[in-house]
Amino acid sequence: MRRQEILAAAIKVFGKKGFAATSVDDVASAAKIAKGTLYLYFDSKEEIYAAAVQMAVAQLQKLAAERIRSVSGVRERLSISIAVRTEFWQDKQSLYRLLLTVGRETQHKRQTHEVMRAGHAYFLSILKEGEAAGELEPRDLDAIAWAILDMIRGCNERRMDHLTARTPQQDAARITAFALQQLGLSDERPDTR
Amino acid sequence: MRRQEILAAAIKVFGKKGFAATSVDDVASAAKIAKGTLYLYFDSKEEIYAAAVQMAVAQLQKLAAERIRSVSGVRERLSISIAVRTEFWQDKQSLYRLLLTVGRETQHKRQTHEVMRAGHAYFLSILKEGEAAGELEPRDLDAIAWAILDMIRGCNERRMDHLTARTPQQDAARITAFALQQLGLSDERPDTR
Amino acid sequence: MRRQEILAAAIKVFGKKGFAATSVDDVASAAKIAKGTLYLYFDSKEEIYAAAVQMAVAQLQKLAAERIRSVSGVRERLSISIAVRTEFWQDKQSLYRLLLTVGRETQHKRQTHEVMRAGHAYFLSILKEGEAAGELEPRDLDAIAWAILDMIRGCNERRMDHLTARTPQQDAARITAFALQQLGLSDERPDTR
Amino acid sequence: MRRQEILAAAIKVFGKKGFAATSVDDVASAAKIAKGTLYLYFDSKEEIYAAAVQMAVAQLQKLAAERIRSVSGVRERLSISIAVRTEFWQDKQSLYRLLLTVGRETQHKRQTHEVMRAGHAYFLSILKEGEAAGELEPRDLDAIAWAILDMIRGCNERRMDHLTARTPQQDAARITAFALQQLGLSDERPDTR
DNA sequence: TATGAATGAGTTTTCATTCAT
DNA sequence: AATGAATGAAAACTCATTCAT
Repeated sequence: MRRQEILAAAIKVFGKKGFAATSVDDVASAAKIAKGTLYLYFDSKEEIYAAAVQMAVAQLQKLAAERIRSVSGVRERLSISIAVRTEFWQDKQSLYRLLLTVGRETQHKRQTHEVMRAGHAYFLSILKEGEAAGELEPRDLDAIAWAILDMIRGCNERRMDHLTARTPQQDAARITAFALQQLGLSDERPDTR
Repeated sequence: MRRQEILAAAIKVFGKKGFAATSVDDVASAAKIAKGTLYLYFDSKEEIYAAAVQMAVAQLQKLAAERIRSVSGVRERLSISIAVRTEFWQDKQSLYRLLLTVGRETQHKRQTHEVMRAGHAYFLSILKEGEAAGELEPRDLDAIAWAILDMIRGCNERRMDHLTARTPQQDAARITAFALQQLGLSDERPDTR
Repeated sequence: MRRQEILAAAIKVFGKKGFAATSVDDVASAAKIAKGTLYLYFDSKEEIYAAAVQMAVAQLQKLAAERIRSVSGVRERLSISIAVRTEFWQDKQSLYRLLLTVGRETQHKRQTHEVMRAGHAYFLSILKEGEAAGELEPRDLDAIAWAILDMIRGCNERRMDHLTARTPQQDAARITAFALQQLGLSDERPDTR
Repeated sequence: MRRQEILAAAIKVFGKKGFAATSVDDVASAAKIAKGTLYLYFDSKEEIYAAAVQMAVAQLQKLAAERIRSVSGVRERLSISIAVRTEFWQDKQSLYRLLLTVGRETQHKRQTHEVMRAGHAYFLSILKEGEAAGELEPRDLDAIAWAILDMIRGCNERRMDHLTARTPQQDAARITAFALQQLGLSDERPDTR
């Protein structure tokens, strides 16, 4: 559909420059359509942005869901889920940047909340399943889920900004080890430098 | 001094709406001066923003330095430093919001890097001192320092956005426990719910 | 074309008030378009001005070239060329005023130089052809060409400012007589009052 | 007097950048006084400009009057008067530039008229004296006086803008020869290249 | 008399949105 | 559906003028 193509272009340009610094013209020319045409599909710049974010989130969730389907057990599922969230972006920097920019401007707060809540719910569900299955002792799973998300975000941002030399794989391993240790599941030294 | 008053107002409005969504007029009327007066003290909107961020960072660092002066030992110093960074903001939300918005727009990347690097260097120095003093086994201190920062940021953001019911004290305790466990220093169950 | 209409309006207002005293709003409303529309055709006020000057010069040169085509001989060609430059403006006062203002503001010096140099080169070429054809004795043709231009400019300015009662035809005749006398070509008394 | 010092500074800066491009701040700092102090001596920027122009004109006229006092006869007086008007400026470029800028902006038209009319009246009086004394045949003295002024102005402008390699003395000689020839007083070849 | 901080109207420029074609 | 020219409100910034000290 046409909407999809526009959104793909929007993700690219919003991701590169952020919401405020991206003009509707930028989006239109990235999508190779006339500026006026945009307004046939969307009511405002805001709406384009919102839809682009939603699309980006959906893409991530779809991939995460696919990759997790084949594995079971808290350990494995955590490991895969974290890896997805660090590796996924390697060739999708603009998509990730888009998500990063979300919510830094008051107007988009609600969107961020959705994104973050979704991520948190996802990890929490994994941990709770583990708890239910007796794999985990009851702990502060809520806080651990947030900690995982926070670390993933930090590592990804640093990589985007070239502030780190670590690979996504190294980051994922580090975060996974960290999480397992918190859950009392680590059987090895967590130093996965 | 006049510059200081202007910056205090700037922190308030930039923190509330972010850089792009805040107009120079907004800053001026928050400072209760005419728009032109701003330009007697600063050359551009960009410069106001930069100075505001710098001032915010300086305030935080000053407080952190004061509170840490009296304590020694990795454990104590970590605990205090994390607490400062979570509690400090309670009555300074706009200041914190300002720091959060930093760097989300491409143009201010360099500033964020400074802010983050400063925080990281700070925690790393605490950890390294501990290592040197023989209190810690050699570990991936760099990654742990980042993890601490990431968690602090996450908790603070959630509190700002009313997405959590936890108090700063609870968050600080949780993060400290996490960190100590990573460092192999926890002698108790880390569940500081 | 739209650009042309805008330039026509620009010539009118710039000619009336000069570059600095004319606002972009003035140009826009003279052209009966919105201010923003101007920026679809030009990048800046400076550019509008530059284009307006160029257009004015081009118009003059085109007319001069047309009128001179049919005549030959230094005497005739001088006479026609001077006449063109004095009569041309009768119904194009704003165009002329524009040319007059050019270069009075430091920033536009280069443009004036072009305009003046073109005029000088033009008259010099006529004189040199005459010299080559043996119609003229070798003299300080360069200085004479400048003198012609200076006198034309002076007469035109005085007429613009209503400081003279003379007609363009009278001025042209006077200047031509002056020039011919300088060139040693006058066979009559130069008093063409 | 204080006014005089301010005007001297004003001549300098207005001459360098023109009326519009010169700020009141520029004038104040050139005069080494505070901006507010200017308004104790002048009511507006316009008034400063007007006074500066008037002062420049007065200086020129005073010098011209001094130098002409000792000579008599049309020939000599013309020669001296033209020389004064070309040589005078060598060390007073900003003063001259100021006079050049005058009247290019509608608001200052009246001033230009004064300046030009004064110059014209001056030369006309020389010519008329010559006519009265029987040194000259009746001719179009009015037009000749204007032509002299026009040529002087042209030569001076070109020198200011470095468009000519001629010295003021060469220009003065050329213009004088030109004038004498027009008046039927030239006994030599006018080629004073 | 002298100052210079403060003002705010005015300037150029941008850009999301509309609408005739 | 599609275009892109046109709009005009709003933005950042300037500067002649004022006024409390």
